[in-house]
Amino acid sequence: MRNIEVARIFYELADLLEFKGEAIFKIRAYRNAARILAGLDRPVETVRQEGALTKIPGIGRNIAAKINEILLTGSLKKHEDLLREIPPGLLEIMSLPGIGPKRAGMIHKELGITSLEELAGAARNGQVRHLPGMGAKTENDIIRNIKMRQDSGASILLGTARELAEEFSGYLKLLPGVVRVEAGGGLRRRQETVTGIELVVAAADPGPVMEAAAGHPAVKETIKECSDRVVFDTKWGVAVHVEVVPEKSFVAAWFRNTGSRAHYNRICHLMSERGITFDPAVPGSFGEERNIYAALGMQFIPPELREDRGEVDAALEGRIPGLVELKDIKGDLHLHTGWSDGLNSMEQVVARAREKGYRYVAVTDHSRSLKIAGGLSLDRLREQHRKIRSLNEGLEDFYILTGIEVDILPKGDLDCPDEILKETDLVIASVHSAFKQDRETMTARILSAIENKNVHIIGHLTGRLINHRKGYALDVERVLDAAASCGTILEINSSPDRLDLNELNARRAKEKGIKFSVSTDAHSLKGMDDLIYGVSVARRAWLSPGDVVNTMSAGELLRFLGKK
DNA sequence: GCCGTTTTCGGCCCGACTGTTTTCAGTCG
Repeated sequence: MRNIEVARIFYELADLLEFKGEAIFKIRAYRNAARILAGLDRPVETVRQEGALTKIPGIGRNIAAKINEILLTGSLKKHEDLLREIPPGLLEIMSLPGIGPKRAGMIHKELGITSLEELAGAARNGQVRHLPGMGAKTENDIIRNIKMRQDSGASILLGTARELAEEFSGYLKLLPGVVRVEAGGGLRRRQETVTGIELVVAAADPGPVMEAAAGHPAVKETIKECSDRVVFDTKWGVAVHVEVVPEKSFVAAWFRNTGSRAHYNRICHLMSERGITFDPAVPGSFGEERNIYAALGMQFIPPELREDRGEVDAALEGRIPGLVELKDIKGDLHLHTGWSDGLNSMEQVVARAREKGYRYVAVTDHSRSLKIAGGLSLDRLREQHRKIRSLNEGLEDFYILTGIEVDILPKGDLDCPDEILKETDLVIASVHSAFKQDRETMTARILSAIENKNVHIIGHLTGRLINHRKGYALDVERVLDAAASCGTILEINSSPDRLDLNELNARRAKEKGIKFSVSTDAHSLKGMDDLIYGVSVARRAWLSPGDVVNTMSAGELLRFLGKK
C-alpha cells in the first residue's frame, strides 16, 4: 500500500470525526499523522517492519497500531465503520470552500441532503439561504463551487498521475513479452491535470499483456477493449488506457498517443503534403521520435510544447528554444523547515539538497502573522538566520541563503520590517490571508509588495489550488507589468496542487522579460522532489535556463538579488 | 491523539475574515 493511500485514510478519518464533533486535538493528531505519512520519503511499510513507527514524531502508540492494521488488512475498521455511518457525499459537501462540519451537518439535518447533486439542486431552488447563518451569497458560492468541482470531473493532478503511471508501468514491465512501457497523452506532455493515464506498451502479442494488465490490484473493471488496446477503471478514480503495439511500431504509436491531437494532426498534414508516409500501424523507419521531425526538416519539438500553440511553425523556422531542464536547477529557493510548518530540520533539508546535487538552498519559513503555520517572530527569525550563518561556515561548496516567506498583509504592507528584510538574502512575498478581497484591492496589495525594493520574489502569485480553489481576483496583466519594471522575480511554485504561475501566465511573463524562480515550497523531504513539476510548467511556458534565476551559480544569484 | 514530563495529566495553534448578523458562529490558513 502506498504511503499516500494510508495517509488518505487518516485524512478521511479526521474529516469523519470532525463531522461527528469529536475533540479537535484528536482530529488534529490524525491530520498531522496523515501529513507526516504523505511527506515520508520511504515506504511506511518499511518503517513498520523495522518497528520504528512510533519513533516518528507525531506517531504514537495509537496511530502506530492503526497504521499496522491498515498495512496488514488493507483497511481500518474505525474508518470503515464511520463510512457506513456517515454518507460519503457529506464529506464532499464538507470539502467545499466555506462549508465545514457544522454547516454540512446542518444541511444534512435540515434538508436531508447527502450528496453534492442534491445540494446543488437545493441551492438552485433557494432552499439553502433560509438556513441559519447562510444567505444568498453563500448559496451562490455553493452553486459555483459545485460546478467547478463537476467541471474538473475525473481530472487528477499531474503529480498524482505521474506516480500512478509509474506504479502501473512498473507492473506492466514485469509481464512476459513486454519490451517497453512509456506514458503518453497529457501526462507525457506534462499537463497540469489529466483525465486518464495513457500507457503505450511494446510487445509482440497484445492479448496476454492486456489480460495480465487487468490483474493489476488497482483495476476495478474493464471499460473498453479491442484487439490492441484496453481501458480500465481503477480504484484510484482515474482511467488507465493501455495500448499494446509491436516493437517496430512503438515510436510511431507513442508519438500519436502523446498528441496533442491538434499537434499530431498538423504534423500528419505536413507529412502528407510532402509525400512522407506516416501510419503508426505500419512499421516505419522512425526508430526514434526525433526522426519524425527530422524527416520534415524541422527541429525536434519536446512533448511539453506539443499543444499547437505555435510550436510547429517555430520548429520549422528553428525558433524552438533550448528549454530549461531539471538538471539545470542549482538550488531550491522556497523551502520550509520545522522552524515553521515544515516537517524536517534545516540540517535534513540541506543534506537532501546536497544529495540532489544542488549548490544552494534558501530557507524561507513563514513570517510572524501566519500563526497556524508557526510563523517566526522577529527574534526567532534573527535566531534562525544566525544559525544559518553558522551552518554556512561548516559547509564547503554549498550555501544556505537566509530567507523568509513574508506575508503580504491585507492592506499591502509586509509582515516584517524593512530593516530585517534588507539583511535577508532572499525574500519571497506571498498572500496567505483575505483571499476574497476585490480585484482592485488585491491587485494594489500585490503591487505594493512588488514595488518594495527588499522583495525579490512573489510566491504562488494567484493562490489557486488546482481542482479546489480558484485564484484570487487579480489583474494579472498589471501585476506582470509591475514585476517587469521593478525587476521582481515571479515564482513557479512546483507543488502539484499549485503550479502557480501556470504555463500561460508564465509565458506572458517571459514575453515581458520577467525572470522566474522554479522552486518547490516543500514542507517535507519528499516535497523537495516536486521540482520536476515546476520545471514542467516552465518548459510548457517555453522557458530557457536563462529565464530561471535558480539556474545561476550561488555567486551569480547573490549578485543578481543584490541588484533589485 | 501526541508529547513530555514537574510520570499521569495538561497543553497542543490562533487570529482574521466572511457573511451573516446586528454581535457572532463558522471557516480558513
